[in-house]
Amino acid sequence: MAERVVPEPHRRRRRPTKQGVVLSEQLIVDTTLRLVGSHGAEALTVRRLGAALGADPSAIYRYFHSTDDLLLALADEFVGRAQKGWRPTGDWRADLREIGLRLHAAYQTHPQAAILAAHRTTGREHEMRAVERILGVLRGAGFPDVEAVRIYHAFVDQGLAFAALDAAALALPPAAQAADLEVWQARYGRLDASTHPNIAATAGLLAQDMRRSGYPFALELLLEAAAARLAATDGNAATGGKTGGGTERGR
Amino acid sequence: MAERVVPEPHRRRRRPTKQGVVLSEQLIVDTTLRLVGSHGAEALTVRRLGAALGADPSAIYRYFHSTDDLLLALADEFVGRAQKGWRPTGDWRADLREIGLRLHAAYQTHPQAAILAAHRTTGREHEMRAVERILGVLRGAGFPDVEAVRIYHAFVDQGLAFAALDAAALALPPAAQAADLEVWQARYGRLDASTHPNIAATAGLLAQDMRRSGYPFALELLLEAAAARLAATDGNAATGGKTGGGTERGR
DNA sequence: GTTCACACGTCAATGCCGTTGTCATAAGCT
DNA sequence: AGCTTATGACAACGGCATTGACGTGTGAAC
Repeated sequence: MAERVVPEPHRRRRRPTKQGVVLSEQLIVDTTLRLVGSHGAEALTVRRLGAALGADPSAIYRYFHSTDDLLLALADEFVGRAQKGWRPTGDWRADLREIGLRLHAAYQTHPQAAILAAHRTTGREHEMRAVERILGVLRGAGFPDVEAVRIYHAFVDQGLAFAALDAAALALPPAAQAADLEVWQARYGRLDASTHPNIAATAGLLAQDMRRSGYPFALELLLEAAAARLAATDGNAATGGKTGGGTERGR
Repeated sequence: MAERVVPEPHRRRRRPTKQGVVLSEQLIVDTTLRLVGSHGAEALTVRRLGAALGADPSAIYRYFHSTDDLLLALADEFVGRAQKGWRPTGDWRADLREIGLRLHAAYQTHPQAAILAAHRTTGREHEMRAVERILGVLRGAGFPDVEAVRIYHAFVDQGLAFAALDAAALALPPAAQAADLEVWQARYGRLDASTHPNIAATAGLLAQDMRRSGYPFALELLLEAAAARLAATDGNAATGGKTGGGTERGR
């Protein structure tokens, strides 16, 4: 099998399908996102995608080597979209919070793709840009390089890890999703106080809190700890110290 | 279909399979872990599991309602293993750190299974015990209930999210695993300082730091922030305040 | 010791899935 | 106008989870 997939820039013959649709990489990507958005994560199959496109399922393999390849193409968008329109404000804590929430949110828009993509290092353009910016915010805030790198690592991995976690919850079949929530309401809510006093005392709070993502609060804790560390450092070196980063500051 | 699955404690007739194996919930769980451990996550299918057990694939449905149900059992097995031998010391911060690291470590022992299981709420025995204990540590430390629940949520989700993230990295084929690390060494290490000044300035540190899991440090930040919040609360109410939880304390 | 209900392993079938080899046809070049 | 070949369609393969029906041997009852 020579090579099934012809790279998009080299395509010349745009032959319509029986149903009159002219395929393209972009059309397939867009249709996939629409399909997943409107019919849920479980609708993402080659066969259904073919139907949604108005083409034979196998035609998709003229554009992507596999479904995983297609998934990566989708995922590549997310990091870029998360950054679109973002500008640093000069307030490092607000900036990091914004980046973290945007990144998380971008992945949540397409949970099925997010699960498979959130834990890969791409080394591609959008990712490099994000790394540069986050490091810039941290170094610009006055964190020493060693500390900036450690916090960068914790910050990014925590964001991606929660993105995958919450995406997985969203991607569950509705039945399992409901069952997961029901566990907190029904099972934990009825535990005996004599065997599980702490759960019994907080069951109501638990059931309520577990319905939301834990990420915003976890992010807040990370930022608080970072701020405390920064204050401890600056306390010795006064303010206005090293500001090696932040090249985009106030741009 | 009356009810296919008989709960483990009510089982009486232990009828061997054609190949002479006597099935049980525990045997299926153990075999699944062994199967996934030696043949990868993609080997986790009912058919292959049946073969590994020496039984017809459909026999598994006498013990678990679905593969998803089996997955929950796996998750609970990890949580149980993480807690084995754990005792609270009375130092809430050390206790939480220990629980977090144990939980993370337990999932890393079977990365392929952890990827699939880390995102689920099981509502099973070991999980309930862990929830009870963690809440006990937090409430025993003096956190008000609302705050205890929020921190519990952030703490657990952070641990599970990182468990899945790091498991995914470990589960990659060694070649891809090396390639992922190489990205930091080669690609990020050679970026131009004029376009990516912050990466260029910290490339060496980055390459070194990204080789380790970000979890221990992220956990430390979470604990630091929690401690700061506790101090702020206790500052008003002095010490020896409410100690509703911690039933296991000093046991 | 014999009987007997039924728990549980087995079989067969259903309807999905991703993927691929082959063919036919129309697009776009010469 | 003719040719090449890119690209869509078709059919088939093997694998998947799950289920209903079946029959066998277990373990309890007496």
